[in-house]
Amino acid sequence: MDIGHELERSPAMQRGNYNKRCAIIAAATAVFVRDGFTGASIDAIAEEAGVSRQTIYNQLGDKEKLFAETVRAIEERSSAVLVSTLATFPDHPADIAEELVEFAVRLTRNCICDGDGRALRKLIENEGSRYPELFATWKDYGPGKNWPAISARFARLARDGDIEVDDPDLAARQFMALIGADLPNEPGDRPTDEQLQQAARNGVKTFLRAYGKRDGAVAL
Amino acid sequence: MDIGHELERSPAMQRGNYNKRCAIIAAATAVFVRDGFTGASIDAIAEEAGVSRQTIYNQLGDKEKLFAETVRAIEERSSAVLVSTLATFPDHPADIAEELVEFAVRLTRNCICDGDGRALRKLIENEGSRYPELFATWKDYGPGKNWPAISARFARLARDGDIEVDDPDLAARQFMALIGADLPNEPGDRPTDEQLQQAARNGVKTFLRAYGKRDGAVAL
DNA sequence: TAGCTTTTGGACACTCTTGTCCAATCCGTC
DNA sequence: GACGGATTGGACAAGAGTGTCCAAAAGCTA
Repeated sequence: MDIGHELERSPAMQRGNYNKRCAIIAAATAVFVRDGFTGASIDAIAEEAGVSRQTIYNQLGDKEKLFAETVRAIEERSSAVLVSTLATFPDHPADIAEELVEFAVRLTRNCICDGDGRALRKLIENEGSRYPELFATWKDYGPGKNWPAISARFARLARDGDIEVDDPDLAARQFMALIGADLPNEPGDRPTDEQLQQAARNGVKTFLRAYGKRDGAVAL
Repeated sequence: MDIGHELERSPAMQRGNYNKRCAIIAAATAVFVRDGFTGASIDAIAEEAGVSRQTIYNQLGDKEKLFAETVRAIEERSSAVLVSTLATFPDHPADIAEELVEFAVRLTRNCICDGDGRALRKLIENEGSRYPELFATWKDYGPGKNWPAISARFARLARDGDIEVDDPDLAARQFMALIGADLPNEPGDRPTDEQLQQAARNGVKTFLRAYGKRDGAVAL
């Protein structure tokens, strides 16, 4: 994740600062996710980052500022990955079942079961009520910006006659629910690729049984 | 919730103890859900319960014991409500669509969107990794005991020809996912009855489009 | 009323955490 | 090598939380 070059001139990240800052925020992510905001101690984060405690205060200031910065970093990455994954939606599918399955696998692997996705959900779930502004930001830049996008994709598929959908918004929510329904969510370890494949296959199969063209059987 | 009479002889709950104990656990539930285990202070719980801090230590002992007792109480109630709700599954439906919708409304209202359900999910999500034994207990007595039950119901519907299902277990998971997909989950306030109805209707409609008998249209 | 148990509130020791200060040290640049 | 900013580790005060102890008060039972 070497995106330092575009931001080189930002005052806060000159020279070696940036590396330490990244290490701090990565460590903070891990510790905040593990222990929650209240339970996370600056000392634990400093140790995890291999950095002095004072350096954290120098670079990030408050514990609250550190938390906000951490969440902002995760949201930024998550949002970018989500946008680029949505761009791979099969707009003109030759084999709609197979291509929707592959899209679902990308979605679950890159956006839902990945480290950032899991961390973000956990942080919002745990601390969202204490810091509603973080929740608001993610709703705006994350799903808020992208729900319409995915709904529009389904609307286009419906217009082109690939599926039969009256309410694309509802169909999008149900698509997400279905491809997540069969996902093993043991806390800790990520699903294997086979599990992702199987879950996506099961979800898309049911989705197409409900919304696929009535004349075509779903071959999965 | 006056179930004190059956347990009158239990040593820990004689006379007035039981009322205070209930007040303590109710307050602990609220504070643990609001602030998390680490963030919740015994003083806050004592104040919320209208009880001296010492009384909490007298009756429950440790903070960890208080937490375990709290979770146990929620799990007990949730499990009971879940079992009694599952018993209302439409085994021999005259109008399968309408009866599945009403069942879904009962399930979401009594087990998923109610206070105990939300509290339990939040506590498990927040503290489950720190106290895996609580997670294990709930998996055994809660969903673990009841997933097979609901799967069996769908299997029976399939056997009787009301729906077309190959994998009842998968169908049960997808049913749950679909009736939850359209549920507004703003943190804080519960969905209205109209929202529950609408969400259940949308979920069941799609479920039956996928799994309903091929000859009959879904009238919802 | 007398006796027993529970509750209460306050004081206490102890630990942990936050955030600050500061001198010593490191590191890249000139 | 000298300079200057960043980093380090340690000490520090202030605050909060836990769990204990205890004497006074309250509540129930007989």
